[in-house]
Amino acid sequence: MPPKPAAKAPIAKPLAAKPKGRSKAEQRAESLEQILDAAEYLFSKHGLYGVTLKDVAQRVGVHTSLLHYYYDDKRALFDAVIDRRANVTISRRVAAMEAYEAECGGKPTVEGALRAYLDPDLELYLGGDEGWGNYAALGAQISNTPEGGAVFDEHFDAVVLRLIALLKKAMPDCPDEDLFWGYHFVTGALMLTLARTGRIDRLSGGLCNSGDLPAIKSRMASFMAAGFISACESRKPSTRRAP
Amino acid sequence: MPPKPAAKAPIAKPLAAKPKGRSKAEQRAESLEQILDAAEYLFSKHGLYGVTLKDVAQRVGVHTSLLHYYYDDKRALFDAVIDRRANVTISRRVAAMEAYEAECGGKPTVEGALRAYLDPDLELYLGGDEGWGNYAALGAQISNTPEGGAVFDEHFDAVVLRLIALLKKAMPDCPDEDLFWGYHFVTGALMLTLARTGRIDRLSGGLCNSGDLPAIKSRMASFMAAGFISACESRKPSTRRAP
DNA sequence: ATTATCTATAGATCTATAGATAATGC
DNA sequence: ATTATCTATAGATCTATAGATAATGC
Repeated sequence: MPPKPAAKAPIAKPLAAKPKGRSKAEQRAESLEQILDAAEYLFSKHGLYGVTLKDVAQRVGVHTSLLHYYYDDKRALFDAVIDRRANVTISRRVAAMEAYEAECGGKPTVEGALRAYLDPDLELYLGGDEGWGNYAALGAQISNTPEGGAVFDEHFDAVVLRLIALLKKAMPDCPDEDLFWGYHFVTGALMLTLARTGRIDRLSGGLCNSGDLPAIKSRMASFMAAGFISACESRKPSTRRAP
Repeated sequence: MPPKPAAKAPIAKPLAAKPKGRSKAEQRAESLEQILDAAEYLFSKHGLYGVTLKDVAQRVGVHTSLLHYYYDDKRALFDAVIDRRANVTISRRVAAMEAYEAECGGKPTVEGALRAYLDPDLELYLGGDEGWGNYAALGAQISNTPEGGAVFDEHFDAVVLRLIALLKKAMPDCPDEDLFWGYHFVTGALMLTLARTGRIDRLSGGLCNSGDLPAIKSRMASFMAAGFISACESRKPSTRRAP
């Protein structure tokens, strides 16, 4: 491949003139943050294998070997990118679900449970912070990947199981399989949302916008709640029509 | 990265002993097919950048330069992998939607429209053909990728717009935005399904299975139809509750 | 004295091309 | 004569390491 593929090129402005007057701890923290930001951006665009350490170093404006000083190898850098923000989003969601569970007086609704799970996350990405946006897009990309599933398992299992428990409380008669499949549909939709590929923009002729998280936030929980409820009801006798 | 990352390693048995007695046309066709199969498999596991031409060549049991004989470069090979099967799935879906439109007597239902769109595709992947499975997983991976959106646009736009039109006929009062967002949710769920990452298996403790396409086929269209209908109804006056 | 950063470089790997060889086709 | 496949190799790029240099910390 003689000229580097264009898609891979968006190198960039070194983020800032090297700050000289900082303490070492500050400097370290700042370097790490810049490295993680650059890596997060690039990984979100091209994935683990589509990014080279040199790309990251160039974007930060440092030498490649500095990355090896902080991280053993590329994979460790990648994992650090994931880890950095995972706990933030997880604890926001857990907090929201706990709050909802407390306030619903033992009678959660499906939509309420889904909102507690989805909204804190969507709000995070809706804030317009570029880093969070890149993180979300990276997560979305990983989630549809064979290796990606496992990456998420360690981090997100607990939150998801909490959601499932809440949904079960809202629909005690619903078979567990249907809860899990419903969750599966929700996640798929959420991940495509976070990927913000711009496809829906082109498809709808500009009517909808990939980045319009508020539009999604206002629709998703109720859309999915209706799905859950219908799935649950169709399991009751004599409701099911032939397909 | 001294030892090649394990994930990248599943090279393989050369697919078949080189067949000697074939005509040139047959040999060409067979080589192309083997190359595309191998590339499809590997791309579906590691993505465009995670696969090297040598990996593909080794899997087929030929020399790397043969790939250059057939394809200009790696990207061309990748595109060929996508193209090979795209029209098959597209025309199946178009046919199913046309048939449904004819048989519904001008009164399509939301679920019926979704089934016409989803089922032919799910049946294709549900058949157990390894190649189709890999193709689906590759598509799923691409769909959540920045470059991926565009790859799909050229191929799938027409089918999707046809589905939207059918849905509009089923719900004439539904605002277009909601149709497009609903489609967006459906696709997200479908793509995660086709990715078959095994995440739902681990999450549900084995209760659900990533590869259990029939389970999804029986649930997805009705689940999503309920979502569409609820979204549409909540747009009518005085139905909407506060979130 | 410790830590952050850079220079230089080895070794591996990758893409792509040029040109040879071995089949089939006529 | 044409086409499929292989050998050999150039040139680029990538990861990772060793060791030098330049700051801050005490």
